[in-house]
Amino acid sequence: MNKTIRKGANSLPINEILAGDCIEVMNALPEESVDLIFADPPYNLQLRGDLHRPDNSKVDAVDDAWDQFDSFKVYDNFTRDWLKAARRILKPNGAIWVIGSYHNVFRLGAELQNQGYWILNDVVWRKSNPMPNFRGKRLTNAHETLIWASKNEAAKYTFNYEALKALNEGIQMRSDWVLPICNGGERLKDDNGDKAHPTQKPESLLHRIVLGTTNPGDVILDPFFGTGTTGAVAKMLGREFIGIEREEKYRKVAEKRIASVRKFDKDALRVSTSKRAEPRVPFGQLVERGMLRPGEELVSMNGRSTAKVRADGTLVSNDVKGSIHQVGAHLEGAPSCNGWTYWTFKRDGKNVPIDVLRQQIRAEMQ
Amino acid sequence: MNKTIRKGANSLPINEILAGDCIEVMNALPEESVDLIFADPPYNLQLRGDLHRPDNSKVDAVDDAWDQFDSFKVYDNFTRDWLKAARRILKPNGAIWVIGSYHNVFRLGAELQNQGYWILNDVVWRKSNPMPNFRGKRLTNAHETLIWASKNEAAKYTFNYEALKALNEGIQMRSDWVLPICNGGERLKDDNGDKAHPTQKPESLLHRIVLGTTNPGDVILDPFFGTGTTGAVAKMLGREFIGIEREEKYRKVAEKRIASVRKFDKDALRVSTSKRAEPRVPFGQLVERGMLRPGEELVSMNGRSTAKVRADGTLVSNDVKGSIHQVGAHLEGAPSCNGWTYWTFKRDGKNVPIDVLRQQIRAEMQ
DNA sequence: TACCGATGTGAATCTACGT
DNA sequence: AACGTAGATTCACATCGGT
Repeated sequence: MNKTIRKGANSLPINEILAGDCIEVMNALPEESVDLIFADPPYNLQLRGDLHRPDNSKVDAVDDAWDQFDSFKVYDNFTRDWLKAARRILKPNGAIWVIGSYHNVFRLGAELQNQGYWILNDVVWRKSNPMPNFRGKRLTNAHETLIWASKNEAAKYTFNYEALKALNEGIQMRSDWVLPICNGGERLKDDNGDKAHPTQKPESLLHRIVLGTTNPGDVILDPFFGTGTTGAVAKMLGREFIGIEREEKYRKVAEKRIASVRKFDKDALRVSTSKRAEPRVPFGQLVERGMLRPGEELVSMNGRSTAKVRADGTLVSNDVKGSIHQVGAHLEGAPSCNGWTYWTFKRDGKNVPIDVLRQQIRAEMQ
Repeated sequence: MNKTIRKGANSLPINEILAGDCIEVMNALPEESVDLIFADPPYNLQLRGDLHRPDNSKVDAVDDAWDQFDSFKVYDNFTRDWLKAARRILKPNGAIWVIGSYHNVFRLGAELQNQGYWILNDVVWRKSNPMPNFRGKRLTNAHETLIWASKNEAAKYTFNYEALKALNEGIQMRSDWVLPICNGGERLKDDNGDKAHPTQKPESLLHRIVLGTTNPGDVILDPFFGTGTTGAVAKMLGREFIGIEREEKYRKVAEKRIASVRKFDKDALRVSTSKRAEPRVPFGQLVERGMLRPGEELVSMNGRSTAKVRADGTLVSNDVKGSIHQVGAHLEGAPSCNGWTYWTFKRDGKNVPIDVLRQQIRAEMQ
């Protein structure tokens, strides 16, 4: 680390972690010299007070100084400057990936477009295990957004269509990626056993990006290197990397981490492809989709009970309200009940099990 | 259709489709008068035709230079103007939903923030049956992005947490929604059998938005009404709507469509509510009513602590005095504590949560 | 060993109301 | 407007200790 850059030279500081402010460091690199940039900039979260879980434990929030900006204007200036510096060092056919949340991603996307970058896709990282919303005041923030853009509209960017299709079991890769957050053994810890970096990204995410949008030997630069996920995956997949990181503690962790990675050591990749046997289909979806109407009557399989569907996907039967399972269990005096096989609805004079509708939705989802 | 708006009057043109440019029409509506705005703005503007450059110079339809930067400027001006008009007519505690793709959603989100709207969530509509990418040059564009924002940071927006949770079978609703695109019988056709509108949204999408972020009777305005999905769902779910649409052919289709919609009965529209909506019961009432006696001992749910009830409805435990919440929090060393679920009392040899007594009082209040 | 329950934790713009 | 108090609120995993 703390490498000196030979200015003006055409040689790049390959597979090194450069210390310093990313804008200054990028400006010292030769122009049109890198193939891909992956950037995970500060999100500018504006957290007010502490947040506790219902069990009173405190959420360890991102309150680091590097995420604090005084205003959107300050954040926009910062975004403009680093994207401009990135653009200069990008090869004509190079591309960029940025990641963000609703706090900052709209500023990022707009500025990319303003500078002439050409958006190829926005990609949604759907987290399979996000943190819930503890106060019940909003939707669970269960995704982050990535933007993939070429240097300009005419650029011949790299896209390994077949590789991604293969990774997706023969089906064309979509713009929404379901991947778990980085935890467990992959999550780097400091000497105290605390997380080494508050926002470490999973290697599975970078694996997809590197495999799909670079070729072996390409140079991938990450201006917000952190603990070096980009470098680790680049090395594994036989690409070169350049990391830039301001904070020494992160550089140290990254240095050590990458040193332990072996090239092409794909076994080291912890790509989790958590496959559920059957996707869960909430009963409410049948109502939303108009397959069942609010107010419509359901009849139990044994014909002894009826219940009315409500707009939020719950049932009412006399004074009992609840899910298809809860109401079924109550009516039967049973501890539990599979509502999917218990309830039927009327179509063309016949009683049809509601499970038929679930199968229909599952077929659509493949 | 083609309704005249009574300017200055406090009465809204409810459940009508207003003809004209949405900015002009919104500016003619009374301020702070609608509860929710749902907007699906166009992004394929015919920029070369009848528009002006940002500096107001005219654009030659044929061969005038019209670069990307100019076109973004025009789009941003358009976005700024309609979002400003929308903001004026929104009630202080109102909210807005906008939907877009990567072509325009970053401009939308950034301008929302610039105007002081407060983003609550960005939501990904994950299409279960998207159009494949035929050329294999990019990822399948399989989602669109929605932004949900309140009028400002302090606003008390409507969020029916329990209803959405019920719709999702008891698990809190996430920010990624898997719903099919609008096709089949739901897709409106014109007289030639072609689709009546290029971007008709599925009713399931609006169902979730209307159910989750409005109350029955609320006024929902859609400035880009198209074929009236917003109006149809609003009517079904017992809300009022105001549509604005420039093109007569869409207004006609929407008019006919909404006329054929049947409102769901009131009972079906009742949704699950949270405890927060229940009337507050002071603990002291339990003592006043003799449900608990002064001097009686309460035991904590975990069995580790006890406290004595005092005549004024406070508790004493050793040297600690205060409300059921304060004493519970102190004994647990927690930042806060819900005394109602923390404390139990003895009846017939069993420990009964004091919340049972509160339920009893609430039932009597009905 | 295998299973079970208790415990811990993750990029979070996370309350409402009365005084 | 600031402040204090009542009291409502969590999902998917990973780890670990005990049976």
